[in-house]
Amino acid sequence: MKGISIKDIAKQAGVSPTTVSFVLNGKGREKRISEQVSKKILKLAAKLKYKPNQLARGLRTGKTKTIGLIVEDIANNFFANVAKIVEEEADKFGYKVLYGSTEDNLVKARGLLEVLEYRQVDGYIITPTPNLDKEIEMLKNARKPMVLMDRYLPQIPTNYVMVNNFQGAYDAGEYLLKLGHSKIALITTTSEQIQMKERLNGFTAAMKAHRASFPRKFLKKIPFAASKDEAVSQIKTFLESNPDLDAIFFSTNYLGVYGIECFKDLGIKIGDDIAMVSFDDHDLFRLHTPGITCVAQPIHDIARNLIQVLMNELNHNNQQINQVVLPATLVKRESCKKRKKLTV
Amino acid sequence: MKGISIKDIAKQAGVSPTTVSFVLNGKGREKRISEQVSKKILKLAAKLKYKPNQLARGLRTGKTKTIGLIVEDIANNFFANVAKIVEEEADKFGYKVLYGSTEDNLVKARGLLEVLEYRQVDGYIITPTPNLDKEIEMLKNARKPMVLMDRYLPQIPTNYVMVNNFQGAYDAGEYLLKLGHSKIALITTTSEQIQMKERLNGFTAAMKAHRASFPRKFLKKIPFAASKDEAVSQIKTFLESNPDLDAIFFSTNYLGVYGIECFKDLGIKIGDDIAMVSFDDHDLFRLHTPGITCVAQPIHDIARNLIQVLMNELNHNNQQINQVVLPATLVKRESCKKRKKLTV
DNA sequence: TGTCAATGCTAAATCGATTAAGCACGCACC
DNA sequence: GGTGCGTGCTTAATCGATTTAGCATTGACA
Repeated sequence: MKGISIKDIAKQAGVSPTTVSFVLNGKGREKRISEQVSKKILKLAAKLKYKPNQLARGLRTGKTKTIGLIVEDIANNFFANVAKIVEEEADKFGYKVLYGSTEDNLVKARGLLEVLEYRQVDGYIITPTPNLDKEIEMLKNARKPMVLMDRYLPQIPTNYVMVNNFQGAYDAGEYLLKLGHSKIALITTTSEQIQMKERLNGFTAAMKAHRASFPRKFLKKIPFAASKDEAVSQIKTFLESNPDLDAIFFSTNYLGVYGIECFKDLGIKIGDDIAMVSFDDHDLFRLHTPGITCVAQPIHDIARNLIQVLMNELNHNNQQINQVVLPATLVKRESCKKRKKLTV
Repeated sequence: MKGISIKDIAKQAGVSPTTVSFVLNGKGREKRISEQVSKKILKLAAKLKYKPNQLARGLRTGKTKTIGLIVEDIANNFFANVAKIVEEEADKFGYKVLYGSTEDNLVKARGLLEVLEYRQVDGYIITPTPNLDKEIEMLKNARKPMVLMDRYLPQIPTNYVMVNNFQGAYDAGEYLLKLGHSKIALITTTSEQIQMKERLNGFTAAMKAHRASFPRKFLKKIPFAASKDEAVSQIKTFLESNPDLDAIFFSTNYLGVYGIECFKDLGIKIGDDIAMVSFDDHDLFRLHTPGITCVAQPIHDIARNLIQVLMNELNHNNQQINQVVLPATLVKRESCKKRKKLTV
C-alpha cells in the first residue's frame, strides 16, 4: 500500500537517508559520496522502484512541478487544442498541468487563481478575463512565473504569447476587398479586450488602406454576455436590415459558427449570396459545404512558446519580458468567391 | 511571499497550533475547545486569509484532494466537453483535476498512470486504452477509488459510466430501416474495445430484428491506428466500390467527420444521394448543410455520474460496484430522408 | 480530605524529502 | 607530535499540517 521511501533505501543500503538523497539527486559527486555507495543506492532504488513523494519534496523545496492553466473554455476548439499541446510540452519538462475554464468571467477567474495558489503551482498560463488586472499585478509583484495567452493587459507589462490579431484581421479584410467585395460588415463582440480591439483595428486599417468605405452600420457588436440564442437572433436581425452586404468578417470562431447557423436559417447561400471569413479555424469551417475561409491561429506554435517562455522563467528566474506575437494564416476556402455582379 | 501558516494564527491567538488545527477542521466541539477560543481563531483565520498548505496536509493525511482524469483526446469534442463538466463538478467537492490524453495508446496511458500515482491523486477517472487490464487490476487491488468512462474492461468488474452503445446503435439502425433504406453500411474501427463491439452489436441486432440483410461487404473497419489521410482514403475506396448504398452509419464522431469529408470530395450529396448517421454529436453535425443525424451522448449526465460515483468511493469507502449506463438520444436532422426511389 | 471524572488545552511525533552544519578518520607537512 | 585539510559520511532541523497521548485545573462526591 505505502510506497518506498528514502528511508527504506537507506536502511537496506546501510547508509543514512541524507546520503541516499544526495545520490538520487545527482549530487553524489559534489557531496563526495563514493562510487561504491552511489552505485549500490542507485541499484536499490531501481530495484525497489522508488518514486519520490512529490508532496514531501514540494513541502520542503516549495516547488510542486505543476503549472496552472487557465483558459476561457476547455470545450472550445481553440483552447482544447492549445491545452492538449501545453500538456504534452509541459510533460517533457516534468511538469503536470492543473486547468480550469473561466467562461471569461472575472469571479470564476479569481476562484481559479485562488485554488491554484492554494495548490502551490509553480507557474501560471493565463487567459485573462476582463478586469483581472489587479490579480495579474499581484502575481507579477510576487514574481510568480506567468505567461498570458490569447490576449494581454496593455497596462501591465508581462510575458505573453499571442497571434498577430491585427495582421490576421487585416489580411482577411484585404482579401475580401481584392475579391471585389465592397460592402463588408464586421461582426464582433462588445468585449474591450485587446485581442478584439486589434482585430477591429486590423480590419478597419485594411479598409482604410484600400480606400474602402466602412460605415458604422456595417459594424455589429454582439454583447459579450449574450447567450447563444440571443446572439443568433441579433445576427439575424442585423443581416435582415442589411440585405445588400457583399461579405462578412466574423471576429471569433463561435461568432462564425453562429453566423453559419443564421445563414442556414435564413436561406442565405454562403459563397453565392454572401462571402464570409471567420477568425480561428474549426472542423466545421473545414468541412462545411462550402468550406469557410478563416484566419487560422498557429496552435502548435502558441502552445510551444507558452511552455518555452514559462520554463525560461521557472529555471533561470529571468527578468526580461518575453512577448511573442505569432503570424496568423489566411486559409482560403470556398466561402469567398470573386464578386461577379458589378452593380446591385 | 510566504503564506500564513497555522503557527502564525496560533501565535496571534495565544494558543497552540494543535488548537488552531482542531478548530479549523471543525473539530472544536469534539475536542472540547471553548467557544471563546474557537471564535477568536476563526476570526483570525479569516482576517489573515489563512489557506492551509495542501502539500503539508497531503503529506500528513495521504489525501491530495486531486483526481486524475485520463481521456482519449482532450482536443476531441466529446472528451473536452466531459472534461469541462468533470472539472466543474469536482470543484464542488473541493477537488481539482489533473488530466492527460492517451491517444488510445497503451504506453501513453501507462505513463499517465505512473505520473498520477507519483502525484498521489486520490482517485481516477480513466478512459482505458486496449490492454490496460493489468494496470486497472492493480489499481483495483490497491483499492484506489476509480471509475472508468466511455468503455470498460469486461474481464474486470469495476465502476464505470457509459452511454448505452447498443441501444444507440440499434436506434440508429432501426431509424434508417424505417425510412425505407435497405442497403445500409456500417463504418467502424478495428478496435476490439467494448464500446465499439456494442455499437456493432446494436446495429446488427436492429438489422436482424427487422429482417434486413447486412452482408459482410457492408461492414467496413478502418484500422484503429490509421492516420486521418489513410482513413479518408479507405472510406473513399469503400464508397466507390459500393456505389449503390442507401445509407451509412458511422460508429464514432471522427469517422463521421471523415465521412463528410469523403462525401464532399466525391461530390456525393448527403441526404439526397445517401443517408448518414453518426455516433456522437458535434458542432459540425448540427451546423452542416444538411444537418447530420446522430446518436448523441448525454454529456452532462455522464460527467455528473462520474464524479458522483467517484465521490461515493472517496468518502464512504464503498465496496459495492457502480455501473451506470445512460441512454443515448437519436437526434434527427436532414441527413436522413425517406427513401423515394423504390427501384435502383 | 482524597478520588475520580470532566474540561480545555498542549507537547511532541509524524508524514518524506532536502540541506546546513559538522563529525571522524587518515594523511601530509613543518 | 600537533596542526591542518580533504574525504566520506551523518545528525538534526526544516517545510506545515494532523493527531495521539497526556497534562493541568476544577468540581462533584463519598
